[in-house]
Amino acid sequence: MPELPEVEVVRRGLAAHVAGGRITAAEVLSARTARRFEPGTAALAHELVGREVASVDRRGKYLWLALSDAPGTPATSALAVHLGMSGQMLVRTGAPVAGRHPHLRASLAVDTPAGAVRVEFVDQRTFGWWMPAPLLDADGTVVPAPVAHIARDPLDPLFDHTAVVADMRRRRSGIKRLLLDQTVVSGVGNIYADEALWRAGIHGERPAEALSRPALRRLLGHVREVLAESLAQGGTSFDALYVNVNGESGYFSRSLNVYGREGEPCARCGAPIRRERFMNRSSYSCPRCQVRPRGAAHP
DNA sequence: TATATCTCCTGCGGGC
DNA sequence: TGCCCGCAGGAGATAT
Repeated sequence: MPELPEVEVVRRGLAAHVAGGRITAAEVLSARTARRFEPGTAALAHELVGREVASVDRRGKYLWLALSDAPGTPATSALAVHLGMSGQMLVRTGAPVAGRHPHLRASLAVDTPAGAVRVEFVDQRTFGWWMPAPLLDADGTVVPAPVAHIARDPLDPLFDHTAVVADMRRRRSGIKRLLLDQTVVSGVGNIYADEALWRAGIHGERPAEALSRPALRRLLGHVREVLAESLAQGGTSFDALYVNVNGESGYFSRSLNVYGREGEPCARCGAPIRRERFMNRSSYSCPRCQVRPRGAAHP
C-alpha cells in the first residue's frame, strides 16, 4: 500500500520526467477519481491543460504537481493527488500501446524538453483521487488546500519532534491510532506503524498519554528510521498494486519484521508473531516484546 | 472538542 | 466449477 516511501518514490519519478514540462492534454475517465472536485471530470481536465509543471512535491502520502501559467513564473495552483490504496502514476514514453489499461482512471500528456511523455493514473480499488486546488501557506510551507490540514511527516526537515511528542501526550488514544492519524504525524500507514512499534517494543494499544516523552521520542525515531530504510529500497511491495513510475516494485517487504508475518518467530526473541484486529484491519506484533496494556480488549 | 466507528471499492483466495 | 464471503486499508463522514 502506498505510504510515505512509496509516494516519495513516485514523486521522484514524476519530478524527473515532467517537472519543467507543459500539460498539452488531460483526460479524466472516472468520476470517482474526480469525486473531490465538484465540477466534475471534464472541468478537472480543463483546469490542467496549458499549465506548466513547476515542480512535483509531497507531504506525507499526498503528492502534487505545482502548476504555473508560464515557464519560470511562480506556481499559483496545483494538481493534488492521493494514491489511496492502489493508485499508480505511470510515466510512458513513445507511441501509445494498443488498448487501455483496464483500470486507467486519468492521464496527462506533457511536453518536456526531453520530449513528450504521458502520465497515466491507474487505480484498481478507486480510493485514489485527483483534485485541482489553490496553493496556500500552511505552517510556513506552501501546499495545496486539501493538504493544509495534514501534519508534517518525519522526513520533513521542519518536522518538530518536541511538538509532536507534546501533542501525543495530551491524547488518550492508543499510540497506533495516533501514528495513523495524518493530522498528528503524516506518511505512516498500517505497515510502517506496526514495524516502528515493534522496533520500539511498544504495543499499539498503549495510551499515548501513558508513554513517557523519551519513549515517544524514541518511537518517532524508529518511525523515521523505518521510513528512510524503506525509501532506500524503493518502498514496500506485496503485489503488482504498488509500483514506481516505470512499473517496477520495491524490495522493503523482504525487510519487514512483523507485518504480514503471523506465526513466524520474532526476529528479536523468537516468540510467534501475533495478528490482532484493529480499526477494521490487522495489527501485527510480538507478544513478548510488545506487551499488551492491562485493560486492553483481547481480539 | 475528542474519540471511535462506518463507509467507500475491487480483486483475490479459501471454503463449501 | 461456481458461488459466497472475508480480507486488504486510507481517510472523510458520521456517531458517540
